[in-house]
Amino acid sequence: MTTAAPRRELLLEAAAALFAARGFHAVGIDDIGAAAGITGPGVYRHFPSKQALLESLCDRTMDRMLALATESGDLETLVDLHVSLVVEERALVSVWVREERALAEDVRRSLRRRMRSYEAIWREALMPSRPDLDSAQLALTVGAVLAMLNTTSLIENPLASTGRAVVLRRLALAALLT
Amino acid sequence: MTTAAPRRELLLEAAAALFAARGFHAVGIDDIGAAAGITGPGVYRHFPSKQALLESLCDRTMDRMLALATESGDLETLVDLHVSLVVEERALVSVWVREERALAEDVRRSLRRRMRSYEAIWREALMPSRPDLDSAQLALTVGAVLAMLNTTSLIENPLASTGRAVVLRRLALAALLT
DNA sequence: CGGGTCTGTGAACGGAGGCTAACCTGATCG
DNA sequence: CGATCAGGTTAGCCTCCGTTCACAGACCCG
Repeated sequence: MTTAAPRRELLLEAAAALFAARGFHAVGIDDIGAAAGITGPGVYRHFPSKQALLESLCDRTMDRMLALATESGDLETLVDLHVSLVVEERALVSVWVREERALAEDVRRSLRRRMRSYEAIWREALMPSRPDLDSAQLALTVGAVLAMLNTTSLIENPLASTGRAVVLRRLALAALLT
Repeated sequence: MTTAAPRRELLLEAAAALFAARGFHAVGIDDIGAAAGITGPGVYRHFPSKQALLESLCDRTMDRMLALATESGDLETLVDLHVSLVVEERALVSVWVREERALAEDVRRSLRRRMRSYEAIWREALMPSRPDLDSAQLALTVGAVLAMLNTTSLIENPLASTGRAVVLRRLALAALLT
């Protein structure tokens, strides 16, 4: 297990867990290094800065989301894939949701742009089912439902993964289609 | 206009706006003071620390939420009141949602406790309509819907307040009752 | 063996920013 | 009219933390 996990990967995992648990600003470089088995300054052999670590994590999350979206087309699949991402990668998603503002302006813009294109895919998938909504209403609906799913990554709940997924799927579809 | 707004109040408003726009850590004491018409250190005549400012804001938001909840009992009223809070006090809500982690541990615990009691009111109001859900599912449902409404405070959208409120109300009720 | 690179270490630097110190001023009041 | 106090100001301290530096072993390759 964890065979030959390259240090860079260990660092990303450690950072994700720590940022998710305590928040970007509350985590020191030394903490991240220690959690990956090295000292603080050693981190700079793999990443140019603490921010770069965060960027890497957010980028990754966004990559995965976009990959899901292009992977399949109809609304239900979209919901299912997003739900499973949110349920299975809670740390990653919660970091991205909460620490976006700690990013540099240009990185943020790029992330937002990609997020908008992701939402556009959702809107297009939803449009045929909701001819009653104008474009602004459609946008708010999609935005709110995605926000709900994403934010759920930081809710404590006794339900196991599959239980969570079932509830979230139902909530999302109800909100989108009713 | 803004007649005799006491400095303390000005500071709270300024802090809310700044924290909402840039985030707690990215805002300096000098910024807050300047936005309220004084210099940085002057802030300490009114608040013991920068954190205290944040605590005050979060406390206030929570007070208002609990006031709403006790004000009326059935689910639809609960939704309406929460939606109107979220739509009208976007800055306050978004600060509370995003900067909770910057608070000291004890304050956070107290806030969470009050939040749980707020959610309990929602669960009780929802329960009769949803005999199909067990208590964990009920909790997740309420948590997710509230998260959706709260997080919406930071979504940009062309819709005006009333338009937003209408959409959000519909989304929330659909998710809760379907 | 002798150089070169990769990855890690301990020590130290430097800038930012929250907060304190010392001083000032105008109102209020006995 | 002094005295007190509330509420400002400027200057500066002090701590924290991200980052850099100089060096050391491990491994590789001729």
